[in-house]
Amino acid sequence: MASEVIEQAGRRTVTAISRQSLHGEIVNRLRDMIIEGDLQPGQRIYENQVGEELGVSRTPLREALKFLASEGLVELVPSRGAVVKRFSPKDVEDMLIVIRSMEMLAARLACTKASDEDIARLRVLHDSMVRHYKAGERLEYYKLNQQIHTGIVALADNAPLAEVHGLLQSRVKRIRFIGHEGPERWADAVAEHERIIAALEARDAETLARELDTHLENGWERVKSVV
Amino acid sequence: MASEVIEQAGRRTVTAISRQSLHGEIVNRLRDMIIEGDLQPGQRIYENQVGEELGVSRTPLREALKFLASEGLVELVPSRGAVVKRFSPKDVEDMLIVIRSMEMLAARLACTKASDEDIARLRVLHDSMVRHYKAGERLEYYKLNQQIHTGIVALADNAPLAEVHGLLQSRVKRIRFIGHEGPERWADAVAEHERIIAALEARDAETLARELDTHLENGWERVKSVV
DNA sequence: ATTTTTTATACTGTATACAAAATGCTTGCA
DNA sequence: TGCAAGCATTTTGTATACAGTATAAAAAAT
Repeated sequence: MASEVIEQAGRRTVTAISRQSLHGEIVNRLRDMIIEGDLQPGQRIYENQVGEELGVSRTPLREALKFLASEGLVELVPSRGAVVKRFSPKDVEDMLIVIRSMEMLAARLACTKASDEDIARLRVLHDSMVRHYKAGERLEYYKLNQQIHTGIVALADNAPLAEVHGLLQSRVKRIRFIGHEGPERWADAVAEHERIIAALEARDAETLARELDTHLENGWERVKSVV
Repeated sequence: MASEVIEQAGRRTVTAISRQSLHGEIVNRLRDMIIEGDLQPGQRIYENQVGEELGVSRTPLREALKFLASEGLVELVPSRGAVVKRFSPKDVEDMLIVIRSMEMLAARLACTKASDEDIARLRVLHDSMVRHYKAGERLEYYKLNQQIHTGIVALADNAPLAEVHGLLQSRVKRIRFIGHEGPERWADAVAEHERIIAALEARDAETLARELDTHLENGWERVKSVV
């Protein structure tokens, strides 16, 4: 399970063994470029140009674009190709509502399905996150924060849930990435996380769900202001 | 809003105006073929063969397959092409859990967001469904049933929610389609629907969520036995 | 000066062609 | 008869070429 958490967190596939298809690689490359802002919302993706940049021909690139279109990261305009999808503030807020609901569901499921070892591994991540918080290392904190949330979802042992959660997460990730760590309530967030992990260890589903609810509600207040 | 409900229900795009791209058409064709069982789970999709059947070349077909792969309806095995994805009983149960959770969320949102006219339109669908029930017309009943559930989600006015709900719905649709209307509690289901509509009309979010919860819980018992 | 029409350019959509990989079959041998 | 190795066939993966369409710019007319 541990490896699964990690794999879920760092999206891009490790090229070590991966005999992955070319379009698969391109999908990962483009997704990262979009999330990290190399390709900005509303920007048109010229197949020749981008293909040349990546050193691939148009065919696999187009296949990758179809894949990303289904993921909702790019939009396909007939006869005008692909543009990076732009999300309205309402879109983002709607996504966050759904994400929150899904994490709450995952939390409830995790309370009955997760093994003690699984929970212990999450505790390790949490403690590590707290260390980075105290050291003031924002990027590391941010990454572990993400991993913990994704980890809770993974503990629910529900593949479709993890999938759609990851889908929406990748969309808002771009937003969070841009405005990541604004005028924050950092200490509060850490305290909330502590209560979340505690509730999970106690396998107290209702408390856990409630804590996650308020945590996520609080958490995105600053994000909304950025969008 | 009414047209949106309808559009959501009948998935395939109307070809009347649609200047849709070819791969878009193919996506819809293939999706229908998979849902309706023309292409069976585990079946391999030979690009030449299927392309010839549909009268298109491999390029747009391949693009369509990438799209469907992202939707989770087909699986892409490197160097061995596409196969129709097979779902385990656990997969299906997991999906149903998520669908249930999302419909409950949608119901709560709908109570505050839906206009009286929206709800009235749903009531019309419901009454129509009851008529078909009394007439013993199963297929019509089944379709309206689907439309009502999708309609509730549409009332939540949350595009990402509707999207992921539709995504999972299309996956289990195939299962429901195969075993559609088994050893049923048909009368019970209709009664539950009546209470659901009533709660929505009263804008009683908690009652509505609870009714949906039990309705969906009951509803899939027979489905599980088929899988 | 403004608007309209024409024309050129660039990009997308689709088909075809070629290369690499995998599968299946035949043939040879024990 | 059973098994293995090599060859043929099929199928996928990628690139390129061609056709259609939209956009932009330039020229002509009002």
